[in-house]
Amino acid sequence: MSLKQSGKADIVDVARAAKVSASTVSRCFNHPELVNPATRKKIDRAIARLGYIRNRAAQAMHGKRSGTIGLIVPTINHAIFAEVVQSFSDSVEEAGFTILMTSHGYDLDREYDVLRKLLEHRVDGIALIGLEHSEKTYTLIAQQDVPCVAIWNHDAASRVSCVGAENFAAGRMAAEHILGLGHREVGMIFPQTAGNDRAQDRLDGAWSVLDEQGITVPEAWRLESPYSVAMAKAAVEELWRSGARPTALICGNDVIAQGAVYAALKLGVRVPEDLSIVGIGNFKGSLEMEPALTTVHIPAQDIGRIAGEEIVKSVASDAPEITRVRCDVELVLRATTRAIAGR
Amino acid sequence: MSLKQSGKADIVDVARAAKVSASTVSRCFNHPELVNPATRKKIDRAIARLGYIRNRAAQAMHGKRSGTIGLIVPTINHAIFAEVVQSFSDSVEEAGFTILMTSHGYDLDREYDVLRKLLEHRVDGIALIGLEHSEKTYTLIAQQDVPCVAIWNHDAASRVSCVGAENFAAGRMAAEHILGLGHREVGMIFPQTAGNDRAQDRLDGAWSVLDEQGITVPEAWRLESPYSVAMAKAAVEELWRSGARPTALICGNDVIAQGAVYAALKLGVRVPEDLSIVGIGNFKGSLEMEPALTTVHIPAQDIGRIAGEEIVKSVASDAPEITRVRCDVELVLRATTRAIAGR
DNA sequence: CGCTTTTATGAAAACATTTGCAATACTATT
DNA sequence: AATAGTATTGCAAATGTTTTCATAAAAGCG
Repeated sequence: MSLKQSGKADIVDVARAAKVSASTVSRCFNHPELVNPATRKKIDRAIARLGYIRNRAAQAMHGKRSGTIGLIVPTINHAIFAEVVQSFSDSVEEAGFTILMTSHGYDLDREYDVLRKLLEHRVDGIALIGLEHSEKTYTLIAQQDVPCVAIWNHDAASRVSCVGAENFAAGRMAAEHILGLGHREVGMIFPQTAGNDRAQDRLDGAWSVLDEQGITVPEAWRLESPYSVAMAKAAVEELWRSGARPTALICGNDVIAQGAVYAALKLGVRVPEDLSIVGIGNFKGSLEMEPALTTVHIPAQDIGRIAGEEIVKSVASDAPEITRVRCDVELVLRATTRAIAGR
Repeated sequence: MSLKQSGKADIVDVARAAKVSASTVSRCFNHPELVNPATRKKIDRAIARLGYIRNRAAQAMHGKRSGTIGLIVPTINHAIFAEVVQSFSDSVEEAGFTILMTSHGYDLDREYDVLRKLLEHRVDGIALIGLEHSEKTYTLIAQQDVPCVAIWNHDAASRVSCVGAENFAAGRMAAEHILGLGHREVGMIFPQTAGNDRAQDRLDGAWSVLDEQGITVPEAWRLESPYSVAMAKAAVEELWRSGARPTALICGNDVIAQGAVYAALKLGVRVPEDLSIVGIGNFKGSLEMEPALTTVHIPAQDIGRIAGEEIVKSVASDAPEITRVRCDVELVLRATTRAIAGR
């Protein structure tokens, strides 16, 4: 009769069933080398029989690790985040952690709220995307001093550890490539930059090159488009119909660039003969599309994996320090750009 | 100094700082209407001053909800899962839950392991993808009787609640469309079906139509391709080079279909004039690509959202019962299919 | 002004586990 | 056989919170 309802067994039920004390059962999980193999076998049998599953919540109360890493992303519904999230997740799971994930839809106030929630769950570490966060967010992280890594951006002066690429350099690289091909009439399509330092940095990088070479871009050729193939496609079509005829388009990311390519296909504009298009990101699909997209490669998988390793390292260490890892970007020449005619 | 190190405050520190008892502070969080507004204000100030963050682990020990929902996916690195995960996540966060997410890479044994881990964290509910799971997995869920919802597939005889489309119907729909256009020489490209009931059901659905109409597909025209545009593209190229000349291709999902379209573009095969291609899924990007992909729409967003609502409902109820929601699939006619010439 | 309700608070038990310490039982050594 | 280790186990305290119950203060009422 001491057998409780299934699915409700706790450690003392197991202890009773195995005729040992609760301490021994606990030790059996946490320091198996301290318990007699014979006893261990008895306990294992009892555990299996009762279907006992230990309670991490109760463990976490003892100042032990909770075994979770909090991950805060703007959204997972973007190819690029999915990729980085997956490799980050694999990386921390490897070390036995589970991911507690939330998203905030590019709202920095909501980011603060979800961070608090993650801390309520006593995550052992926090990973977030980018380095632009509200002051409250940074303060909270510092005050709770929970290990933290920012994924996606690199900045030598970051307030927390970071693993990422220099988006500024990526922006420069895209612009340099286009100008190097002789283009002077260039359009730009970038996502909204508020609350998105990745996009902002890329844009700044591109501008810096344009400025250096004395290229000006008419106001009407600076497009803003959300992260959506359809919207970018529409934006470019609109631009064309307005009579604009740039010879090249610098796109803030590959999704936008894909939209631009499709718009050109639809408008009968030949890529790259009439219009060169360069993206940033090198997303899955950019290689396979026809024509294959020229883009600046950002090593999302490496970034996710390394970020995972870093956070695990910080969690394990008792005096974690800020580390910064820079992953290099690289221009990938494919079929959507070419030197301007007559050059 | 009774002021502890920052970031370490617990409920009794707050109580001390506010000159009340711990019980009152606790009540302040859980039943604010029971505490005097003036006291509440004092407590709020103390909380802010000490940077106190409540400990869900300790709450969870009281048989209270942990406030987390476990989500087990094969991988997030696929457009389609990213979409469903995002809407599921939004949906449960709306109700105040946080997602504890793990992936298993299509390995059903690993799925069981991560399920156990999720249960150790005392998730309030479990969501998993598809209805094909190991016996151990089903047993564990039943034994622990934790609310559970299977996302993505619908089956009237499912052992757990489910929200999804009938993949069998989707497969039939794709095949019916192709045969309805007069095609008799058809190839099929599907992902591996082991451990992937979604793909298996679609394939079975397509076969059932083919069989009914007495169409046979040569062994060499039944391709298997992973979920990758590049691999599918290569597979179709290979098929073509081997001399095969089907007039239509039924693809197990849109990613494969995209690969097929790109392969055709590359090979100079005109779509849809020489080759009709139909996908399943209607992923983001399928509409915008040129030519736009004809496909069977599976409402991923609705599925994710509804699944979220269902799991929240089950968690709230104390006698949850199995519910099954079927989301209808729908053929979306676009530009990659047409009636066979001479018809 | 005494009596009954109502409102606000605190004390202590409970939750499921870990761990330091002490006790017991073996084993090896002389 | 006595001694000193060593291996194994149990007891009890501790962890941070919620909740039940009890108490005190305030308010309503005739």
